[in-house]
Amino acid sequence: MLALIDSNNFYVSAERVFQPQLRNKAGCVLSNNDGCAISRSNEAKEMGLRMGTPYFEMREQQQQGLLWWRSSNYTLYQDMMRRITAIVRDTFPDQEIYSIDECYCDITGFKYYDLEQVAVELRKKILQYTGVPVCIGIAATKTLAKVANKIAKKYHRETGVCYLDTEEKINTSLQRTEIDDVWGIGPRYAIQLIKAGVNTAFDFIHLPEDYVLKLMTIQGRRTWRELRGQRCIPMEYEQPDKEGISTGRSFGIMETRLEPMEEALAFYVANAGLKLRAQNSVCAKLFIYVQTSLFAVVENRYSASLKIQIDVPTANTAVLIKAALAGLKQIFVQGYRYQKVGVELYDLRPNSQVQASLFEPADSEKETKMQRALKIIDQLNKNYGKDTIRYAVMGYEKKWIMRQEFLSKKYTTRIEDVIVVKAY
DNA sequence: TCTGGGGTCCTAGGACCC
DNA sequence: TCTGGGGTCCTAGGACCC
Repeated sequence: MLALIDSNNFYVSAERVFQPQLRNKAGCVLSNNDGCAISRSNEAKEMGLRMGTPYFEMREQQQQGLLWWRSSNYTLYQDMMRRITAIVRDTFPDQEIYSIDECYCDITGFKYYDLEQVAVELRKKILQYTGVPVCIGIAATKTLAKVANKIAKKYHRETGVCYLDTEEKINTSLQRTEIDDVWGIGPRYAIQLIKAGVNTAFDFIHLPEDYVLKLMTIQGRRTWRELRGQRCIPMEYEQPDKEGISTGRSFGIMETRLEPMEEALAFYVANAGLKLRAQNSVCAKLFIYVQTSLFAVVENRYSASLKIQIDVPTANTAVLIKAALAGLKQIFVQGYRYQKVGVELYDLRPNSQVQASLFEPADSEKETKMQRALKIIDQLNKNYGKDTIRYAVMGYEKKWIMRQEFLSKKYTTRIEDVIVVKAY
Protein backbone atom coordinates (compact mmCIF):
# COMPACT_ATOMS: atom_id res chain seq x y z
CA MET A 1 0.00 0.00 0.00
CA LEU A 2 0.97 3.62 -0.60
CA ALA A 3 -0.20 6.69 1.26
CA LEU A 4 -0.54 10.11 -0.29
CA ILE A 5 -0.47 12.98 2.18
CA ASP A 6 -1.72 16.14 0.49
CA SER A 7 -2.39 19.47 2.16
CA ASN A 8 -5.77 21.09 1.78
CA ASN A 9 -5.64 24.45 -0.05
CA PHE A 10 -2.02 24.54 1.03
CA TYR A 11 -0.99 28.15 0.39
CA VAL A 12 -4.20 29.48 1.88
CA SER A 13 -3.83 27.17 4.88
CA ALA A 14 -0.21 28.25 5.43
CA GLU A 15 -1.26 31.93 5.40
CA ARG A 16 -4.03 31.23 7.87
CA VAL A 17 -1.72 29.61 10.41
CA PHE A 18 -0.15 32.97 11.24
CA GLN A 19 -3.07 35.24 10.38
CA PRO A 20 -6.07 33.85 12.22
CA GLN A 21 -8.25 36.69 11.01
CA LEU A 22 -8.21 34.98 7.61
CA ARG A 23 -9.86 31.83 8.89
CA ASN A 24 -13.45 30.97 7.95
CA LYS A 25 -13.43 33.72 5.34
CA ALA A 26 -13.28 33.39 1.58
CA GLY A 27 -9.77 34.10 0.36
CA CYS A 28 -7.07 33.15 -2.08
CA VAL A 29 -3.36 33.30 -2.74
CA LEU A 30 -2.28 35.02 -5.94
CA SER A 31 0.27 33.86 -8.48
CA ASN A 32 3.61 35.60 -8.93
CA ASN A 33 3.14 39.20 -9.97
CA ASP A 34 -0.22 39.08 -8.16
CA GLY A 35 -1.72 37.91 -11.43
CA CYS A 36 -4.40 35.33 -10.70
CA ALA A 37 -5.76 32.98 -8.02
CA ILE A 38 -3.71 29.81 -7.55
CA SER A 39 -4.94 28.60 -4.17
CA ARG A 40 -8.44 29.11 -2.84
CA SER A 41 -10.10 28.57 0.52
CA ASN A 42 -13.14 26.30 0.65
CA GLU A 43 -15.32 29.37 1.17
CA ALA A 44 -13.90 30.94 -2.00
CA LYS A 45 -14.53 27.74 -3.94
CA GLU A 46 -18.11 27.72 -2.69
CA MET A 47 -18.50 31.31 -3.90
CA GLY A 48 -17.66 29.99 -7.35
CA LEU A 49 -14.17 31.45 -7.60
CA ARG A 50 -12.27 29.42 -10.17
CA MET A 51 -8.61 28.47 -10.31
CA GLY A 52 -6.68 31.01 -12.37
CA THR A 53 -9.20 33.84 -12.05
CA PRO A 54 -7.33 37.10 -12.86
CA TYR A 55 -7.06 39.43 -9.93
CA PHE A 56 -8.96 42.30 -11.56
CA GLU A 57 -12.03 40.10 -11.87
CA MET A 58 -11.96 39.60 -8.10
CA ARG A 59 -11.08 43.16 -7.16
CA GLU A 60 -14.58 44.26 -6.46
CA GLN A 61 -15.22 41.42 -4.03
CA GLN A 62 -11.91 42.07 -2.39
CA GLN A 63 -12.67 45.76 -1.95
CA GLN A 64 -16.06 44.98 -0.46
CA GLY A 65 -14.39 42.78 2.12
CA LEU A 66 -15.99 39.60 0.80
CA LEU A 67 -12.64 38.14 -0.16
CA TRP A 68 -9.08 38.43 1.15
CA TRP A 69 -5.98 37.76 -0.88
CA ARG A 70 -2.24 37.45 -0.40
CA SER A 71 0.77 37.41 -2.71
CA SER A 72 2.52 34.04 -2.92
CA ASN A 73 5.12 33.58 -0.21
CA TYR A 74 7.10 30.52 -1.25
CA THR A 75 9.66 30.91 1.51
CA LEU A 76 6.87 30.40 4.03
CA TYR A 77 5.21 27.53 2.14
CA GLN A 78 8.46 25.68 1.60
CA ASP A 79 9.32 25.87 5.26
CA MET A 80 5.85 24.76 6.37
CA MET A 81 6.15 21.78 4.04
CA ARG A 82 9.54 20.93 5.51
CA ARG A 83 7.86 20.70 8.91
CA ILE A 84 4.98 18.59 7.62
CA THR A 85 7.20 16.07 5.84
CA ALA A 86 9.33 15.70 8.97
CA ILE A 87 6.25 14.78 10.99
CA VAL A 88 5.12 12.33 8.32
CA ARG A 89 8.58 10.74 8.22
CA ASP A 90 8.30 10.04 11.94
CA THR A 91 5.37 7.73 11.23
CA PHE A 92 6.09 6.57 7.67
CA PRO A 93 9.84 6.68 6.99
CA ASP A 94 9.81 5.60 3.31
CA GLN A 95 8.88 8.95 1.88
CA GLU A 96 8.96 10.64 -1.51
CA ILE A 97 8.43 14.37 -1.50
CA TYR A 98 6.44 14.83 -4.67
CA SER A 99 5.66 18.54 -4.67
CA ILE A 100 5.51 21.57 -2.43
CA ASP A 101 2.35 20.28 -0.78
CA GLU A 102 2.27 16.51 -1.05
CA CYS A 103 4.29 13.40 -0.34
CA TYR A 104 3.94 9.69 -1.00
CA CYS A 105 4.89 7.03 1.51
CA ASP A 106 5.38 3.34 0.93
CA ILE A 107 3.61 1.74 3.87
CA THR A 108 3.95 -1.88 2.82
CA GLY A 109 5.60 -2.61 6.16
CA PHE A 110 2.47 -1.57 8.05
CA LYS A 111 0.20 -4.38 6.97
CA TYR A 112 -0.42 -5.58 10.51
CA TYR A 113 -1.46 -2.15 11.68
CA ASP A 114 -4.89 -0.61 11.55
CA LEU A 115 -3.84 1.68 8.72
CA GLU A 116 -6.93 3.80 8.80
CA GLN A 117 -6.36 4.53 12.48
CA VAL A 118 -2.65 5.27 11.99
CA ALA A 119 -3.50 7.71 9.23
CA VAL A 120 -6.19 9.45 11.26
CA GLU A 121 -3.72 9.93 14.12
CA LEU A 122 -1.02 11.22 11.76
CA ARG A 123 -3.39 13.72 10.29
CA LYS A 124 -4.37 15.01 13.74
CA LYS A 125 -0.73 15.31 14.66
CA ILE A 126 0.12 17.35 11.56
CA LEU A 127 -2.79 19.68 12.25
CA GLN A 128 -1.81 20.08 15.88
CA TYR A 129 1.90 20.65 15.24
CA THR A 130 1.69 22.88 12.16
CA GLY A 131 -1.86 24.15 11.90
CA VAL A 132 -2.15 22.86 8.33
CA PRO A 133 -5.01 20.47 7.50
CA VAL A 134 -4.10 17.55 5.25
CA CYS A 135 -5.92 14.59 3.75
CA ILE A 136 -4.51 11.11 3.41
CA GLY A 137 -5.37 8.64 0.66
CA ILE A 138 -4.23 5.04 0.92
CA ALA A 139 -4.27 2.60 -1.98
CA ALA A 140 -2.18 0.14 -3.93
CA THR A 141 -0.81 2.52 -6.59
CA LYS A 142 0.08 6.18 -6.81
CA THR A 143 -2.79 6.96 -9.15
CA LEU A 144 -5.29 5.16 -6.91
CA ALA A 145 -3.86 6.94 -3.86
CA LYS A 146 -4.58 10.21 -5.70
CA VAL A 147 -8.16 9.08 -6.20
CA ALA A 148 -8.38 8.13 -2.52
CA ASN A 149 -7.02 11.50 -1.49
CA LYS A 150 -9.64 13.36 -3.53
CA ILE A 151 -12.37 11.18 -2.08
CA ALA A 152 -11.09 11.97 1.41
CA LYS A 153 -11.19 15.70 0.66
CA LYS A 154 -14.69 15.56 -0.77
CA TYR A 155 -16.51 12.92 1.23
CA HIS A 156 -14.56 12.20 4.42
CA ARG A 157 -14.18 15.66 5.85
CA GLU A 158 -14.39 14.38 9.41
CA THR A 159 -11.51 11.92 9.34
CA GLY A 160 -9.67 13.27 6.29
CA VAL A 161 -8.65 9.73 5.41
CA CYS A 162 -9.72 7.36 2.65
CA TYR A 163 -8.40 3.81 2.56
CA LEU A 164 -9.10 1.82 -0.59
CA ASP A 165 -8.61 -1.73 0.62
CA THR A 166 -11.52 -3.55 -1.01
CA GLU A 167 -12.65 -3.87 -4.59
CA GLU A 168 -16.01 -2.47 -3.63
CA LYS A 169 -14.51 0.71 -2.18
CA ILE A 170 -12.26 1.09 -5.21
CA ASN A 171 -15.17 0.77 -7.62
CA THR A 172 -17.33 3.24 -5.73
CA SER A 173 -14.47 5.72 -5.61
CA LEU A 174 -13.74 5.36 -9.32
CA GLN A 175 -17.42 5.96 -10.07
CA ARG A 176 -17.30 9.14 -7.99
CA THR A 177 -14.21 10.42 -9.84
CA GLU A 178 -14.82 12.58 -12.90
CA ILE A 179 -12.53 11.72 -15.77
CA ASP A 180 -10.78 15.09 -15.74
CA ASP A 181 -10.00 14.64 -12.04
CA VAL A 182 -7.82 11.63 -12.77
CA TRP A 183 -4.11 12.21 -12.24
CA GLY A 184 -2.46 12.00 -15.66
CA ILE A 185 -5.55 12.94 -17.66
CA GLY A 186 -5.42 16.60 -18.56
CA PRO A 187 -7.96 18.82 -20.29
CA ARG A 188 -7.04 17.67 -23.81
CA TYR A 189 -7.56 13.99 -23.22
CA ALA A 190 -10.59 14.63 -21.02
CA ILE A 191 -12.41 16.30 -23.92
CA GLN A 192 -11.70 13.38 -26.21
CA LEU A 193 -12.68 10.83 -23.60
CA ILE A 194 -15.95 12.55 -22.75
CA LYS A 195 -16.77 12.61 -26.45
CA ALA A 196 -16.27 8.87 -26.44
CA GLY A 197 -18.73 8.56 -23.55
CA VAL A 198 -16.12 8.13 -20.83
CA ASN A 199 -17.22 10.34 -17.94
CA THR A 200 -15.69 8.72 -14.87
CA ALA A 201 -12.54 6.87 -13.90
CA PHE A 202 -14.73 3.78 -13.65
CA ASP A 203 -15.74 4.11 -17.32
CA PHE A 204 -12.08 4.63 -18.21
CA ILE A 205 -10.78 1.39 -16.69
CA HIS A 206 -13.36 -0.53 -18.71
CA LEU A 207 -12.03 0.73 -22.01
CA PRO A 208 -9.95 -1.77 -23.98
CA GLU A 209 -6.23 -1.37 -23.25
CA ASP A 210 -5.35 -1.06 -26.95
CA TYR A 211 -7.79 1.78 -27.40
CA VAL A 212 -6.26 3.69 -24.50
CA LEU A 213 -2.76 3.05 -25.84
CA LYS A 214 -3.71 4.37 -29.26
CA LEU A 215 -5.47 7.46 -27.98
CA MET A 216 -3.14 8.44 -25.14
CA THR A 217 0.19 6.67 -25.80
CA ILE A 218 2.02 4.71 -23.16
CA GLN A 219 1.47 7.35 -20.48
CA GLY A 220 -2.27 6.91 -20.78
CA ARG A 221 -1.87 3.16 -20.62
CA ARG A 222 0.16 3.57 -17.46
CA THR A 223 -2.67 5.56 -15.87
CA TRP A 224 -5.16 2.89 -17.00
CA ARG A 225 -3.08 0.11 -15.47
CA GLU A 226 -2.47 2.02 -12.25
CA LEU A 227 -6.20 2.58 -11.82
CA ARG A 228 -6.66 -1.17 -12.19
CA GLY A 229 -4.29 -1.72 -9.29
CA GLN A 230 -1.08 -2.46 -11.15
CA ARG A 231 1.87 -0.42 -9.91
CA CYS A 232 3.62 1.26 -12.85
CA ILE A 233 4.92 4.46 -11.30
CA PRO A 234 7.68 3.63 -8.86
CA MET A 235 8.51 5.51 -5.68
CA GLU A 236 11.41 7.94 -6.09
CA TYR A 237 13.15 8.49 -2.81
CA GLU A 238 16.01 10.56 -4.17
CA GLN A 239 15.38 13.69 -6.15
CA PRO A 240 17.02 13.21 -9.53
CA ASP A 241 19.13 16.03 -10.93
CA LYS A 242 17.23 18.47 -13.08
CA GLU A 243 17.57 18.18 -16.83
CA GLY A 244 16.93 21.84 -17.39
CA ILE A 245 16.73 24.88 -15.15
CA SER A 246 14.57 27.78 -16.17
CA THR A 247 13.94 31.12 -14.59
CA GLY A 248 11.81 33.97 -15.82
CA ARG A 249 9.30 36.41 -14.38
CA SER A 250 6.77 38.84 -15.64
CA PHE A 251 7.75 42.45 -14.98
CA GLY A 252 5.81 44.44 -12.43
CA ILE A 253 4.98 46.89 -15.19
CA MET A 254 5.54 46.48 -18.92
CA GLU A 255 9.09 47.31 -19.92
CA THR A 256 10.20 49.12 -23.07
CA ARG A 257 13.93 49.62 -22.49
CA LEU A 258 16.80 47.23 -22.99
CA GLU A 259 18.75 48.12 -19.89
CA PRO A 260 16.28 47.03 -17.20
CA MET A 261 15.68 43.87 -19.18
CA GLU A 262 19.39 43.18 -19.11
CA GLU A 263 19.35 43.60 -15.34
CA ALA A 264 16.43 41.26 -14.97
CA LEU A 265 17.93 38.65 -17.27
CA ALA A 266 21.25 38.80 -15.43
CA PHE A 267 19.32 38.23 -12.22
CA TYR A 268 17.56 35.15 -13.56
CA VAL A 269 20.78 33.73 -14.98
CA ALA A 270 22.46 34.19 -11.60
CA ASN A 271 19.59 32.35 -9.89
CA ALA A 272 19.67 29.55 -12.41
CA GLY A 273 23.46 29.33 -12.06
CA LEU A 274 23.09 28.90 -8.31
CA LYS A 275 20.73 25.97 -8.83
CA LEU A 276 23.08 24.55 -11.42
CA ARG A 277 26.00 24.56 -9.01
CA ALA A 278 23.83 23.17 -6.24
CA GLN A 279 23.46 19.95 -8.20
CA ASN A 280 27.10 19.98 -9.36
CA SER A 281 26.20 20.36 -13.01
CA VAL A 282 27.47 22.50 -15.83
CA CYS A 283 25.44 23.62 -18.80
CA ALA A 284 26.30 23.56 -22.47
CA LYS A 285 23.35 25.52 -23.84
CA LEU A 286 21.26 28.53 -22.95
CA PHE A 287 17.82 29.36 -24.20
CA ILE A 288 16.70 32.95 -23.74
CA TYR A 289 13.41 34.53 -24.67
CA VAL A 290 11.53 37.83 -24.53
CA GLN A 291 7.83 38.33 -24.98
CA THR A 292 5.13 40.94 -24.89
CA SER A 293 1.82 40.26 -23.20
CA LEU A 294 -0.17 37.36 -24.62
CA PHE A 295 -3.20 39.59 -24.25
CA ALA A 296 -1.85 42.51 -26.27
CA VAL A 297 -3.53 43.27 -29.58
CA VAL A 298 -1.89 41.29 -32.36
CA GLU A 299 0.06 44.15 -33.94
CA ASN A 300 1.71 44.94 -30.60
CA ARG A 301 2.75 41.36 -29.93
CA TYR A 302 6.32 40.21 -30.26
CA SER A 303 8.21 37.24 -28.98
CA ALA A 304 11.64 35.95 -29.80
CA SER A 305 14.05 33.39 -28.48
CA LEU A 306 17.56 32.28 -29.07
CA LYS A 307 19.63 29.21 -28.37
CA ILE A 308 23.19 29.81 -27.36
CA GLN A 309 25.91 27.21 -27.35
CA ILE A 310 28.57 27.57 -24.65
CA ASP A 311 31.97 26.49 -25.94
CA VAL A 312 33.16 24.97 -22.71
CA PRO A 313 30.20 23.83 -20.57
CA THR A 314 30.27 25.80 -17.37
CA ALA A 315 28.49 26.73 -14.17
CA ASN A 316 30.26 30.06 -13.98
CA THR A 317 27.61 32.73 -13.63
CA ALA A 318 29.82 35.40 -15.19
CA VAL A 319 30.23 33.38 -18.40
CA LEU A 320 26.52 32.55 -18.52
CA ILE A 321 25.47 36.18 -17.98
CA LYS A 322 27.79 37.38 -20.70
CA ALA A 323 26.41 34.87 -23.19
CA ALA A 324 22.81 35.63 -22.23
CA LEU A 325 23.20 39.40 -22.52
CA ALA A 326 24.87 39.11 -25.92
CA GLY A 327 21.90 37.03 -27.01
CA LEU A 328 19.39 39.49 -25.59
CA LYS A 329 20.89 42.30 -27.69
CA GLN A 330 20.20 40.18 -30.76
CA ILE A 331 16.53 39.51 -30.09
CA PHE A 332 15.53 42.77 -28.40
CA VAL A 333 13.60 45.07 -30.74
CA GLN A 334 12.86 48.64 -29.79
CA GLY A 335 9.25 49.73 -29.71
CA TYR A 336 7.43 46.98 -27.86
CA ARG A 337 6.07 46.83 -24.34
CA TYR A 338 7.72 43.73 -23.00
CA GLN A 339 6.08 41.63 -20.35
CA LYS A 340 8.73 39.05 -19.64
CA VAL A 341 12.27 37.91 -20.13
CA GLY A 342 13.64 34.54 -19.15
CA VAL A 343 16.36 31.97 -19.49
CA GLU A 344 16.64 28.22 -19.52
CA LEU A 345 19.87 26.37 -18.89
CA TYR A 346 19.80 23.01 -20.59
CA ASP A 347 22.00 20.27 -21.94
CA LEU A 348 23.24 19.84 -18.38
CA ARG A 349 25.95 17.39 -17.41
CA PRO A 350 27.94 16.58 -14.29
CA ASN A 351 30.82 19.00 -13.87
CA SER A 352 33.21 16.07 -13.73
CA GLN A 353 32.53 15.45 -17.41
CA VAL A 354 33.56 18.77 -18.84
CA GLN A 355 35.32 18.48 -22.13
CA ALA A 356 37.65 21.25 -23.20
CA SER A 357 36.93 23.16 -26.37
CA LEU A 358 39.20 22.55 -29.33
CA PHE A 359 39.57 26.25 -29.89
CA GLU A 360 39.75 27.51 -26.38
CA PRO A 361 42.76 26.22 -24.50
CA ALA A 362 41.70 24.86 -21.15
CA ASP A 363 43.27 26.63 -18.25
CA SER A 364 42.68 24.20 -15.49
CA GLU A 365 44.30 26.26 -12.78
CA LYS A 366 42.22 29.29 -13.62
CA GLU A 367 39.08 27.20 -13.67
CA THR A 368 39.80 25.83 -10.24
CA LYS A 369 40.36 29.31 -8.87
CA MET A 370 37.13 30.40 -10.46
CA GLN A 371 35.31 27.44 -8.96
CA ARG A 372 36.68 28.31 -5.56
CA ALA A 373 35.60 31.92 -5.95
CA LEU A 374 32.09 30.84 -6.94
CA LYS A 375 31.84 28.54 -3.96
CA ILE A 376 32.80 31.38 -1.63
CA ILE A 377 30.33 33.76 -3.25
CA ASP A 378 27.55 31.19 -2.93
CA GLN A 379 28.42 30.61 0.69
CA LEU A 380 28.47 34.34 1.49
CA ASN A 381 25.11 34.80 -0.15
CA LYS A 382 23.71 31.87 1.76
CA ASN A 383 24.93 33.21 5.07
CA TYR A 384 24.32 36.92 4.67
CA GLY A 385 21.32 36.99 2.37
CA LYS A 386 20.72 36.58 -1.32
CA ASP A 387 22.76 38.80 -3.65
CA THR A 388 25.02 40.17 -0.95
CA ILE A 389 27.75 39.57 -3.52
CA ARG A 390 26.49 40.08 -7.03
CA TYR A 391 27.39 41.05 -10.55
CA ALA A 392 27.17 44.74 -11.30
CA VAL A 393 24.98 44.21 -14.38
CA MET A 394 22.27 42.96 -12.07
CA GLY A 395 21.77 46.56 -10.97
CA TYR A 396 20.39 47.86 -7.71
CA GLU A 397 17.00 49.41 -8.20
CA LYS A 398 15.09 46.45 -9.55
CA LYS A 399 12.37 48.64 -11.02
CA TRP A 400 11.30 45.69 -13.14
CA ILE A 401 10.60 43.48 -10.16
CA MET A 402 7.32 41.61 -9.98
CA ARG A 403 4.40 42.91 -7.97
CA GLN A 404 3.96 41.40 -4.53
CA GLU A 405 1.74 43.96 -2.94
CA PHE A 406 0.07 41.66 -0.48
CA LEU A 407 3.00 39.68 0.81
CA SER A 408 2.83 38.34 4.35
CA LYS A 409 5.83 37.92 6.61
CA LYS A 410 8.25 35.04 6.41
CA TYR A 411 7.06 33.94 9.83
CA THR A 412 9.13 30.82 10.20
CA THR A 413 12.46 31.72 8.61
CA ARG A 414 14.93 34.45 9.37
CA ILE A 415 18.17 34.97 7.58
CA GLU A 416 19.90 35.69 10.91
CA ASP A 417 19.14 32.15 12.01
CA VAL A 418 21.38 30.66 9.40
CA ILE A 419 24.35 32.97 9.71
CA VAL A 420 27.42 30.95 10.57
CA VAL A 421 30.14 33.03 12.12
CA LYS A 422 33.60 31.63 11.83
CA ALA A 423 36.86 33.23 12.83
CA TYR A 424 39.68 32.74 10.39
C1' DT B 1 -5.23 48.84 -17.92
C1' DC B 2 -4.48 44.60 -15.25
C1' DT B 3 -4.06 37.55 -16.75
C1' DG B 4 2.21 32.84 -13.04
C1' DG B 5 6.25 29.90 -13.02
C1' DG B 6 8.94 25.64 -13.19
C1' DG B 7 9.18 21.28 -14.57
C1' DT B 8 8.86 16.12 -17.06
C1' DC B 9 7.89 12.71 -20.57
C1' DC B 10 6.64 10.92 -25.18
C1' DT B 11 6.35 10.84 -30.28
C1' DA B 12 7.29 11.71 -35.04
C1' DG B 13 10.33 13.01 -38.37
C1' DG B 14 14.76 14.25 -40.21
C1' DA B 15 19.72 13.75 -40.46
C1' DC B 16 23.18 10.91 -40.04
C1' DC B 17 26.06 6.47 -39.27
C1' DC B 18 27.73 1.72 -41.00
C1' DT C 1 11.15 -2.02 -63.77
C1' DC C 2 13.24 -3.54 -59.63
C1' DT C 3 17.05 0.08 -55.13
C1' DG C 4 18.39 -2.66 -47.42
C1' DG C 5 18.42 -2.89 -42.65
C1' DG C 6 19.47 -1.46 -38.22
C1' DG C 7 20.62 1.96 -35.50
C1' DT C 8 21.53 6.82 -32.86
C1' DC C 9 20.84 11.54 -32.01
C1' DC C 10 18.43 15.79 -32.30
C1' DT C 11 14.41 18.78 -32.51
C1' DA C 12 9.72 20.41 -32.44
C1' DG C 13 5.47 19.84 -30.74
C1' DG C 14 2.11 18.08 -27.66
C1' DA C 15 0.59 16.47 -23.37
C1' DC C 16 0.80 16.38 -18.55
C1' DC C 17 1.98 17.75 -13.39
C1' DC C 18 2.12 21.09 -9.23
